Amino acid sequence: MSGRRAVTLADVAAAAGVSVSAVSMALADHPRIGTTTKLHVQTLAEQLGYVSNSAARSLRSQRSGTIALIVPNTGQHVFGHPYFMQLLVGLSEVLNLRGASLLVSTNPDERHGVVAYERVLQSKAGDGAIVASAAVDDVNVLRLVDSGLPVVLVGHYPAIADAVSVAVTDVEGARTATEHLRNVHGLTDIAHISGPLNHQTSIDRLAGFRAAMGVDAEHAPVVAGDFDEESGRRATRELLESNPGLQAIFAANDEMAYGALLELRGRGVRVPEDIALVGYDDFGVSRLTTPALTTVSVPAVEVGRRAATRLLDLIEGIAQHGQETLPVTLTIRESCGCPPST
Amino acid sequence: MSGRRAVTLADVAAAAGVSVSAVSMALADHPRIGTTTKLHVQTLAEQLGYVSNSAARSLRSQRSGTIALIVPNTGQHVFGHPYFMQLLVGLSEVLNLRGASLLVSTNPDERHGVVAYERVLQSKAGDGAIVASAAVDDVNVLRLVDSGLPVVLVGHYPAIADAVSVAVTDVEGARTATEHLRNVHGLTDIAHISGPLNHQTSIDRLAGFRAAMGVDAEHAPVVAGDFDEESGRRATRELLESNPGLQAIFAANDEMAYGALLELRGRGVRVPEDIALVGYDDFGVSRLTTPALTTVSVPAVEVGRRAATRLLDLIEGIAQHGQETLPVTLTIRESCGCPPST
DNA sequence: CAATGCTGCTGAAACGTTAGAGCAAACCGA
DNA sequence: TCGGTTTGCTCTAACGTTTCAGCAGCATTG
Repeated sequence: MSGRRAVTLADVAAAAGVSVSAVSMALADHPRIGTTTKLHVQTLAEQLGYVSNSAARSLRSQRSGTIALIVPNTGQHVFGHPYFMQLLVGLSEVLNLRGASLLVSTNPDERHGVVAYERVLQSKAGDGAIVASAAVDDVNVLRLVDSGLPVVLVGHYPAIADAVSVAVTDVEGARTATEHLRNVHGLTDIAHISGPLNHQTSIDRLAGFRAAMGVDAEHAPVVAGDFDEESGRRATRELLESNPGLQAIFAANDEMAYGALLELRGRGVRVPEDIALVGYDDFGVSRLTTPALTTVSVPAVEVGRRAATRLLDLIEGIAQHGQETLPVTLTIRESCGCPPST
Repeated sequence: MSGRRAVTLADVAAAAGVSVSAVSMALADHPRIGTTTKLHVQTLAEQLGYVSNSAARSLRSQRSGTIALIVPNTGQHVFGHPYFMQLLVGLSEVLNLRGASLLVSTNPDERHGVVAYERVLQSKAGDGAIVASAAVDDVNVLRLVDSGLPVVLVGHYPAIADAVSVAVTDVEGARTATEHLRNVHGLTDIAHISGPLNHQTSIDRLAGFRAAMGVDAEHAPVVAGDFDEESGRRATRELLESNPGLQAIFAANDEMAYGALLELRGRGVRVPEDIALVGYDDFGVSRLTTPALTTVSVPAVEVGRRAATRLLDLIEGIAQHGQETLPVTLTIRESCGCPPST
């Protein structure tokens, strides 16, 4: 078996005693090929183990059948986040269903002034791209969208308002979470640990927090982290030192909330009795901490599904209109001060 | 900018006033092209934004520059596991470094008797493949290896002993973990929640457990789960009901350990005072549970790196010899009964 | 039975690239 | 001045596929 040359259309054609084009058309179920020949060719192709060469097919048809998932950040930073896994689950589900492949492109390496992921599209290795978690000021994203190639953005980019994007209601989610702390638990001194503020998600969650804080917003302490656990820990240290009366912390994602939890626990501060804590994302393990983390559940799998669906539709020429926003929901557990649910 | 036709070698050639082949050779830095022409062509190509068409290049060079990551299980099942993400981090790191792309193939859909991921290689969409987490009895894996195409397996497959693979010392890891419970904490009634026993990882971890249990191995209760949290919960219920004297549970991965923790907590059983708990994998959040989970740390990122490296070497014709095994380490936290580290 | 229309195939061209053979011009030592 | 080498490019073919015009042969029509 080993080392055998791949079987091509020509091989099948020779075996069937017809022309190469006849074989191609027979396999494509072309109406102008006789039923007998068609059947004969098809069984023969299967017997010989014919598989069409994807490079040749792409070259001829100007279509690769592949879409690129573009992750501008460096591998470690983004794959590490569970958010990404969920996105992948949703993406691959739809792509499998519709017979497309997934090319993962993480390399931000710039060459000849063109970032790697722009090259992916220009080289026609992918028919379109899904861009995950780029900074709002990433000029390459803007260029990619402007290039007219099929692109779907995950998250909103106000600077590219007309781009096709799929996001979640981050402002509302953050507001709801903060309001829960204020209205249900009657807390007033609430701090926010935000994500990196060049990401729209961070901006929106901060905006939601501020909206909920109303007139107190200008005094409410905000420290920026970078979505990593360690930064949550650092931010918490900072907050505790400069805000003695602090009653609650709302972190822009769960990992930073874990960091906060660890830091608070390390200092003997009880959660939620002394300080209440709320996170954001709800990927997997927020249930398992003690206390279980109250957080905002983000439907990342569904975001992935929608992004893939819209991109494939776009590629097929079905026009897509602007932004799509999926709702998030507040998931109440114990870290906010609510009683444990059975 | 939108809708512009892609610029090809011919365009650059026309602009430079030389032949297409001259342009091709100039861009490839061929020695037989004059320095002046070379420079001229290169600047011109950059100006025009030339990017070589990957389909044409693949077709001509019989090389796609892409490797496939094959995940026989269905998307949800496998992407969900953090193990997979770590693997991806390691893979993409090496691939980026060496200028290769990553094609993710999850669809196990069988068509014409050839599974989708075998088609990926036969269609030359990928130059080689990394197979992650297939069942030991998956005949397709065997066929893939037998086909002579470059394949690296993640994990060992005793049935295909001569295949190139990268795995971890699961038997030793499980034995060390179990011995810790026995020797350090003096526990005797220890149960194991195994993974699905058609996966070598599960088999090895069970073997390690049995080895550590010595003569008690035959009485030691073992319940098989499927690596999911819920199955850990179910297994724990089962174990508690039929083993009143149970002192410890060793779960074959962390997620099942979480399930065990949840179940024990729900029943008011204290961990580790009443029942000690040890997991396996150590991906991310085991630190955050209460008590923090004692577990076996698996260097999954490094496994990814090694697998990618070996596959690329294999593709370049550098022979690879059999199995490579990376060491795991026991990470002691609190759930086994050890005191919390500061 | 000539004109027309199907049916079922073949042949050629094209997709964009690369590699090797070929060929002129320049250069060299003798 | 001449064989021979070197330099710098062009030409051609090939990778495997798809598509479309073309063309027989046969059936249908008036």
